[in-house]
Amino acid sequence: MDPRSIRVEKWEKLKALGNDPFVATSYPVSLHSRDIVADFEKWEGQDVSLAGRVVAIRRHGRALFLDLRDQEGRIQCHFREDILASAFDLLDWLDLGDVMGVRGHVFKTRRGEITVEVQQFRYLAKSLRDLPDKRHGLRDVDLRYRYRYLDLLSNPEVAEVFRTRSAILGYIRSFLQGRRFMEVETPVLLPLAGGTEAKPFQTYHNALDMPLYLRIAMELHLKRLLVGGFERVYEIGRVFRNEGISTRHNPEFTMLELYQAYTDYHGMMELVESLISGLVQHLFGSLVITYQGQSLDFTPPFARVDMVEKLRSTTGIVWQDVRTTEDAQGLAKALGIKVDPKFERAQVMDKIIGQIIEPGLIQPTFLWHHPVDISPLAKRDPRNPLLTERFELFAAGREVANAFSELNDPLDQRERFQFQQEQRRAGNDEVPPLDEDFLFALEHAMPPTGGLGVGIDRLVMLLTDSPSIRDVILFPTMRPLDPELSFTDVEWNKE
RNA sequence: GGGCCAUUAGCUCAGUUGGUUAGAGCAUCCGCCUUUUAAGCGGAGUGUCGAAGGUUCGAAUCCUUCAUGGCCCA
Repeated sequence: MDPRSIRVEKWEKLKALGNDPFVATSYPVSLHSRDIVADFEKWEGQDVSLAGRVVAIRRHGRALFLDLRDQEGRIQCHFREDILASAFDLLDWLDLGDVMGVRGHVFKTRRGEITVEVQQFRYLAKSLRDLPDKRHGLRDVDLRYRYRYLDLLSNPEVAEVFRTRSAILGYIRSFLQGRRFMEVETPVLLPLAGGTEAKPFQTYHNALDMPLYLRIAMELHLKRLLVGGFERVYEIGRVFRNEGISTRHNPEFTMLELYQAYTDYHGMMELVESLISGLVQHLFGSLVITYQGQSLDFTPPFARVDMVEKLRSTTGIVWQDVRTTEDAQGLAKALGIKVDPKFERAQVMDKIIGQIIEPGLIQPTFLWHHPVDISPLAKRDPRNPLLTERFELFAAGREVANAFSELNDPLDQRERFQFQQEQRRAGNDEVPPLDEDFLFALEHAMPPTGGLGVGIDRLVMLLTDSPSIRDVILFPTMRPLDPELSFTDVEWNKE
């Protein structure tokens, strides 16, 4: 008989004895295992009530030990036939993985283990499946992502990563609330996906009989709110980019975007420096952390590196001298960087910077003053209108944040969009169409504003020492195992 | 999209130059055991070797294609 049938049979036995695990609707839990372990003196001899999953069983004839795992810990429970009388026989139908509620008093065994001497217990749910190996946990990465609940159950360090993720989001929200930011939600489904350059996902709305796109950024809607008079807004939300999957890319990921009126990129620099250093201090009690063997020091102020100057000192390339796409492609070739031949000048230069400069920015560093042609939404630097008031924060060679003084000149913005449209017409499908509705909003005057975007997943990777973005996303995008579930027709849900 | 690698029992993994009946630990099943804890002792069964073809007297092992995943590159 297969293991599942054996367990179903045990369930039937429990039902026949009037102890169907699945009829329980609640259990009076008085505390968690962690509370008892943290303060044994307080709880010794006390009557406690706990619930959790059975993760180990040690049978001793007319007695039995089991380990009960609850949210943040585990505790041993002891069952004796002379205490439990006929109820002890119900343990014949106990399996690893069952959920159980126990009530009894706290004591320490001869070997010093804090234990609950169970007086009463109740089955609260029966597992019909074997749990992963109790020593090694679930190792197969494919299975870990597909059956994340098993990963969480059997690999405690995985659960810890997601607790840290939650703590990070909690800290960010409270930090921003402290600075009088207001949390808002803007649409995910849009007739036009803009605010950055990326291929969007397309879907279809039946009642409106029109295609809709999933957002690739929140920027253009949040700025509309600045026109509407909200001075400090932020959104933490999912964005979607129809691109490849890698250790640093998941098709859906979480961004923080915030906008603050009457400040500029210097204000954003102060804010992000304070936010991230405060967060690191809060999580680790120190400003120095280790990421994949590298020591990172988040003591402010972070280093500032001028992008154009850095490019010149590292490669000898003078940005202003690179005038044509041919020039740029030639430089990329000379540097041994493979670039899509369809890329035009600014994209090629962006790629060169991404390959040559960014990986070297290990310690937290602001790379700033990006050229205007790779920054279509950023305000020009008044001292040099070919550059912008923009910065990106890097750590461990990865982009953590991107910020700028927001362009609020509606005519300049229109020109930048129109410049982008030339690339779009030339076949670059990552460039969004011109957003006339956004320009209409800007023409009603948006105050001078500083804006900041933070990739939450990459930040969580840094702060949990995770090498892959899939390690910080509970259910990363996977191909379904059942081919019936993979749709090849993008219009599958169109009536 | 390209290169390399992985896929064997419910889980974690061995499996030699192709050789007879594919193994171990945990888990499971039966028996014993009232302070154990990787509990212990005695006994038992684990299986479409990722899928489909092919080479061969003989394939988990060699070849081809496919599937899923990982790492690196684009």
